[in-house]
Amino acid sequence: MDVANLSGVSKSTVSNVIRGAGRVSDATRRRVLDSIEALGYRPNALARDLVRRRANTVGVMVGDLANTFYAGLVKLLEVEASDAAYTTMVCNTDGELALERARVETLLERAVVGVVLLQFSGDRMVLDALRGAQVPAVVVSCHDERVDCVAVDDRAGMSAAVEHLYDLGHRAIAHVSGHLVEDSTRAARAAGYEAAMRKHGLPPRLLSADDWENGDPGAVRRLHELVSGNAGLTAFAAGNDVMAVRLIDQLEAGGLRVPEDVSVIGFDGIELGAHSRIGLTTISQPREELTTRGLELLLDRVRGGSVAAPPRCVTLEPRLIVRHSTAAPRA
Amino acid sequence: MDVANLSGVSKSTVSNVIRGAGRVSDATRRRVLDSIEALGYRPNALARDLVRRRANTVGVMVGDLANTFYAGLVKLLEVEASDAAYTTMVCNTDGELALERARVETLLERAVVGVVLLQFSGDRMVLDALRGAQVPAVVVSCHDERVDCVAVDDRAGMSAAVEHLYDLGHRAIAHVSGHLVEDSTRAARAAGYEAAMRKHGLPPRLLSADDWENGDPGAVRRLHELVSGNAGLTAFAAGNDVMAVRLIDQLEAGGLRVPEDVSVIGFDGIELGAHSRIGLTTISQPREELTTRGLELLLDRVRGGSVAAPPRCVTLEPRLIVRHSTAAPRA
DNA sequence: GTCGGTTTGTGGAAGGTTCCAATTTCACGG
DNA sequence: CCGTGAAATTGGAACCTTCCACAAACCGAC
Repeated sequence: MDVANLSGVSKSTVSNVIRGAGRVSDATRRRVLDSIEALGYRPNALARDLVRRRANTVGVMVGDLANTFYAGLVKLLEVEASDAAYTTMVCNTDGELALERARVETLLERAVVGVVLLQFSGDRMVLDALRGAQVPAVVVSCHDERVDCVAVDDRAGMSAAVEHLYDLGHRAIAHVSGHLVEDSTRAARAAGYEAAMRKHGLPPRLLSADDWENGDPGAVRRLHELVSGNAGLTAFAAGNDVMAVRLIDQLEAGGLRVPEDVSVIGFDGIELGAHSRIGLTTISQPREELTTRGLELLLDRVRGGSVAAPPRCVTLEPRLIVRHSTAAPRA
Repeated sequence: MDVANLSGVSKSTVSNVIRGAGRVSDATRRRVLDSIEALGYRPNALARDLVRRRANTVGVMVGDLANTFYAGLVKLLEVEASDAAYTTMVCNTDGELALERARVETLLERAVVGVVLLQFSGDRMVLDALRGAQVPAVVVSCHDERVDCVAVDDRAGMSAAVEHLYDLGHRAIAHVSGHLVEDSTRAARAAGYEAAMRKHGLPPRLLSADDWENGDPGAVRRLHELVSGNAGLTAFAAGNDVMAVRLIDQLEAGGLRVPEDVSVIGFDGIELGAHSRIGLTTISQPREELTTRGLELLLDRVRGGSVAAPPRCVTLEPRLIVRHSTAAPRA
């Protein structure tokens, strides 16, 4: 080590100075610091991590980083993690199981201290790999009893969405979900929808957004027929805001008006939903709390080394925000 | 190494099998593979990277990951990088110089092979650090003659935006920029705006979006007065789509209609702009080409080791997309 | 001076790979 | 059988830290 030579001390002392550990006299410290400066020396994190057998990195797996809700979460995670002196490794899985597994392997090879799972598929192999490597994980914004998780009560949230529509007078309400990312959130929301519908003795109707989002004109036509045809749908409870916003686009492109002809409610509370042109009624999730608590749970285990302790789940309350994409159905 | 013992070979052979390098007989290979499987062995990337003196990671620095345009770029980069067998380390700088410098240091300590700079401030120290460490960098979606870069011609793009407004009949056109992230893009767009205004002998008028975006009611009032008062502004050329969309929100919240009372044009071409409710006229950037070419330039240097070769700049053509946020001014 | 005790500094093993030169094994022609 | 060259395998140094037990230096007090 050149720094050691230049300042005439051993590499151990240099290490002590850099780590701020051990006792080093002020004179020596300054000398070493000067040499570091003069040589433009930069510590090698790879070597440090190798001997420590863990990188100061937390992995973040996300289904679709282009979904603004998750991009927001990732940003918060990155910022909060680096406040806690961890770097972040972001992996996009595109909702594909194979990719998810592969990426977790990559993260594990890189010896991350922990992994945040966003839009987690719930795959057992992923969880097993993590557990096997003694790497703690936290699922954020999905529920999963097998690991730490912090999420909104998706089921209740979606039920509340349906109740909101019901209260407005809607009876023919469809649920719209996509299949790009199949996480537990998706299922929970669908379940919340079905439960609420059943409670009121209404027939559930599940639609897939993929049909029309791929720009298939036939699908778009079918969508419109659901509203103007016999089905007589008067409201849609979308699985998330991004889908809701696109749905409004599709509906209006076909001449239907929201909320005059048909109501749409979303889920997540993306910023854009508040735009006056959109005015999306939605079930909003507390983003910052989600990430803060999530990272808290994760780092707790990282520091305590208590990987094996039973999972703790934090459930947050989603909040109905009524804007102007929902209204009473036409008489 | 346990795998070596179990399969009765040396660790070198195990290494050869894993790397797919050197010549290994089929029988041995199978034996080693079986042991790996049986032991659930996972190679240690830290050790590998240490001896190779480089991690198979590309760093990505972004000013604001919550800006959907950049989130989209980051996603594309992540996907393309991992197709090329690189992992990605994403750093959010919040447009703060100190953070930018600190993060570049972090990336360098982790021995990334290269860095993609999104919304780069242009800071000399960052560039010097990179060069000093022999780590290639590419600036994407900003121009910078000191490094490889691929970007749209922001200046020309913004001039085209002004021309579009001018052709519609607008004369009192303001440019709106934010200050959260001060990259070269921001300056180039402002310059393009000013050049176009000057060309037509019109007085430039520069506004900062920060004023009203912070929810300062006074600022919002002043914004409205610019339109309805003496200034008589009839159009805004926003520095980017996100600002444009928010601007529309602010204007309409105050009772002005877009485009009837005032026109707004954006820049970037975010997906949302295409929404029928928004219909943002904009100067669109080819996102995928930006990232693909950018990564190409970067990996080219990584593989060739030609860090010192003169910088190459790729300039792409932005494209005017006319939707319905711009129209002729009221007579 | 010498002796404890504290503070400061050090030597070297360990961490898990890669990579290369060197060695062993193998197959085959003579 | 031997010799030969190619193919397969191996040993060990190197990568750059951390960390710990230990050594040295220093400081009063006796």
